[in-house]
Amino acid sequence: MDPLSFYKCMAEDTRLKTLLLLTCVNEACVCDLIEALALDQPKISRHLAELRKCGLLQDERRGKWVYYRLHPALPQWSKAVLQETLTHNQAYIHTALNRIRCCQQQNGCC
Amino acid sequence: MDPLSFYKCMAEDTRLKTLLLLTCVNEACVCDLIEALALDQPKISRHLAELRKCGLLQDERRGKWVYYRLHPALPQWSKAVLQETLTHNQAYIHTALNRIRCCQQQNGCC
DNA sequence: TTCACATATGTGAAATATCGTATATGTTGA
DNA sequence: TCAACATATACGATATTTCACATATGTGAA
Repeated sequence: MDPLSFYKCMAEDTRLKTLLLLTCVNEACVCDLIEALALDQPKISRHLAELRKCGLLQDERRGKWVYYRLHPALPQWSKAVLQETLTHNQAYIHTALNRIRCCQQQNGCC
Repeated sequence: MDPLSFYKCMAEDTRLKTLLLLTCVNEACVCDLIEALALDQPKISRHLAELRKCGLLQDERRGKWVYYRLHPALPQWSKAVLQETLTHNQAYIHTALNRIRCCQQQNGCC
C-alpha cells in the first residue's frame, strides 16, 4: 500500500466516510452504507469497488448481500491513520455512524 | 482542519512529499524543495500556495527567500498522521529527503 | 424457470485538478 | 534606479475524477 494511493482513496467524501465507518463498525453490507450515507446505490458501489481494487477493503458475499470490511492485510500504519482520524473527527461521521448503528441493530440487514 | 480537505491535500505526489519533508526537516525554502523534488518552480509554488491556503503550511519571507513549515496551528491528529506516514514510508521520500538535507547542509540556501 | 431483490458495471457528460508557459511581484545589491 | 534573482500567479490546454442513468450480474424463494 503506497501512501499516495492510500491518500487518493481518502480524498473523497464518500470513500473517506466509508473507511471511517468500517474502522468503527468492523463490517457493513452495501445497503447499510447506502442508508448510512444517504446516497444512491451505484455511487456507493462504485466507490466500494475502487477501495476494493486498491486493496483497502475486502468483500465477502453472504447470500444476496455483500459485506465489506477493512482489508486484513492493510498495513499497520494505515490502520493507525484511520483510527487517529476517526477518534478526532467524530463530528464528520457522527450522523452516518448513528444511522449505520441503527441499521445494524434491527438485524436482518437494513 | 476538516479531514476531507486535509486528505485532498495529501492526495497528490508533490504535495504529499512536501508535507512529509516538512514533517522531517522543520522548514525549507522554495528552492530547497525545487531541488529536492526535482520539479520546476511554478509547479512547486502552486502546490505550496494550495497547502498554505488550506492552512497546512505557514510561509515566512526572509530576504529574497520564502521559507515554509507545517502550520503551527495544525491540529494534533493531523500532525500524528503525517508523522506516522513519514515513519513507515521511508522509501517514498528517501531520495527527496537526502537531496534536501544535502541542500540545507551547504547553508546559504540551495 | 421465473421473479424480486442486492449489487456491480458500462458509457458518455460534467466537474475538477493539474500542467506548461508566460508574466508579475518582491527583494537585494550595485 | 536598475539588474539579477527568488517566488507567485494568470490563463488556456489537458488529464483525471466523479456522476447520472441505464443495464448487467448474481442469489434465493416461489
